[in-house]
Amino acid sequence: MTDTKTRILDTALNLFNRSGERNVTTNHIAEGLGISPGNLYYHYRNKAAIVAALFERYQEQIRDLLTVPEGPLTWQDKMRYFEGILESMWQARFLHRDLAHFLHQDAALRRDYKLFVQDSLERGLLIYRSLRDSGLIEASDEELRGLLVNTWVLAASWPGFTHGLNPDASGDEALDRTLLRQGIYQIICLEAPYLRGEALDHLDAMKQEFRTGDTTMDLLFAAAEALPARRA
Amino acid sequence: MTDTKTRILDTALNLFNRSGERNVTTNHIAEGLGISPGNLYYHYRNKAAIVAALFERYQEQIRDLLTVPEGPLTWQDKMRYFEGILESMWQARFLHRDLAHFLHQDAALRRDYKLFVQDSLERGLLIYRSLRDSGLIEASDEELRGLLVNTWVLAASWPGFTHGLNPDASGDEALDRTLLRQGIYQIICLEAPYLRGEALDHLDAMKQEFRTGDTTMDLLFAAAEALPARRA
DNA sequence: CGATTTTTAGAGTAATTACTCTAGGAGTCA
DNA sequence: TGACTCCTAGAGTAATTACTCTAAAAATCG
Repeated sequence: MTDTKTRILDTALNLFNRSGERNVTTNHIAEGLGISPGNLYYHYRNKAAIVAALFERYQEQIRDLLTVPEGPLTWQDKMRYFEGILESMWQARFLHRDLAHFLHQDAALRRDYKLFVQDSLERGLLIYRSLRDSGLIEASDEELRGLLVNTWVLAASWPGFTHGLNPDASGDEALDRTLLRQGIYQIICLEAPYLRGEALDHLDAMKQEFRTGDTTMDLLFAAAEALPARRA
Repeated sequence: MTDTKTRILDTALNLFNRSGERNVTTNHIAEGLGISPGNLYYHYRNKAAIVAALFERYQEQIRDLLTVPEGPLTWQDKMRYFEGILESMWQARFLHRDLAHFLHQDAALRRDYKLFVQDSLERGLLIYRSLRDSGLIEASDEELRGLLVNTWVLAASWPGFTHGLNPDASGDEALDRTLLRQGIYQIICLEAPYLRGEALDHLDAMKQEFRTGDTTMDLLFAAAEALPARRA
């Protein structure tokens, strides 16, 4: 059995993601893993400390993901970046959901977060440049910066966006995966115009792989498409 | 003097945007416009009703904005859409900030919101198609759908994203405008690859107009760019 | 084993806050 | 003027919830 301290984090993360940090009390967390509230406060001095620890964990994951390897990058590398980042952001989706509030409350977190975003975008730029050097992408530095910011914001917001439309989905692992894959599809759309070479050759296949026909997109555009169809 | 009911909404909106709905009590709102808590509850039966009313207002704004006019669209029309939508979303930024929570709490709101997003994207698609008919954009329907969803998510998330990085900005009207303009710049980046004809001719000018040199972007990439520069 | 430290339990508290209730002012219409 | 409705005040309440405190169990170590 892992130690209580990390078990608290795991339970809290699950509950936060499912119900939102605001709706999860410290008593819920304690109850959730069968310990007393007092015990919980022995390990974390307050609720904010739990959030901060989860934030730390998340930051490390992203940082690790965004390291640039030595040699030239392949289009498979690129896909791995997307999947990894969106996956991490998905796992910590409660964070982005209530990020504004956390930053509002905690000055230290605010500073850390700013540095974190800066660092991440910096690393992202290096990766994109490396992809450009490999001939997989064609874009000016300015275009890369714009693309990068959009990718970041999209990835960070996607969990919240889909969860808003499918609020009952949480807990349904299968549907969760589907929505996540749809997010990767949207990121692919984002950079599709800049792809070249092998990356371009595989674009259609990648789109195919990550577009999930029967969920978000169809759901979103159901009204628009269904009406003319029914008329026929 | 406008009636109390709308003054409550205006005050609540301001406070919500500045501090987040979670941190604004009904007493704060009452105090904010110099009425008693009892009076506030005479006009709105609870806090959620205030949020719902603000949501209603916001929905109407967006719906009005996203109507497709008769004739062919110009690239100026397109810019007006962007500015209008981002402006509306900016004004109601507290909504998107805490959207997940509101949807979690209120089933009716959940249903309304889903329909609202569907309707908005449907309207957006019609607009994009109209722009394509005018020869200002070249893209398949599938590409348009992907672009549209990305635009929507970006516009909805941008206020929260920038506010997270500049939490002290709220209230500073000038900085607010700057961040908002930067959001429009990001949206321009999003669709830049699909522009044709006149829209393409004006792309650089538009980028120039909305890129604000000394804030977000530079801030975000300061670390990446400044280091090599200093070394020289 | 005995001593000391770490971990746990769980009852309890203080503060916050959404909301209620009663009573009174202010307009309106006969 | 009087009756009636709309609007407002503000003290008060009930419920929630983050957090505390004491004491006991469990682990560690000499």
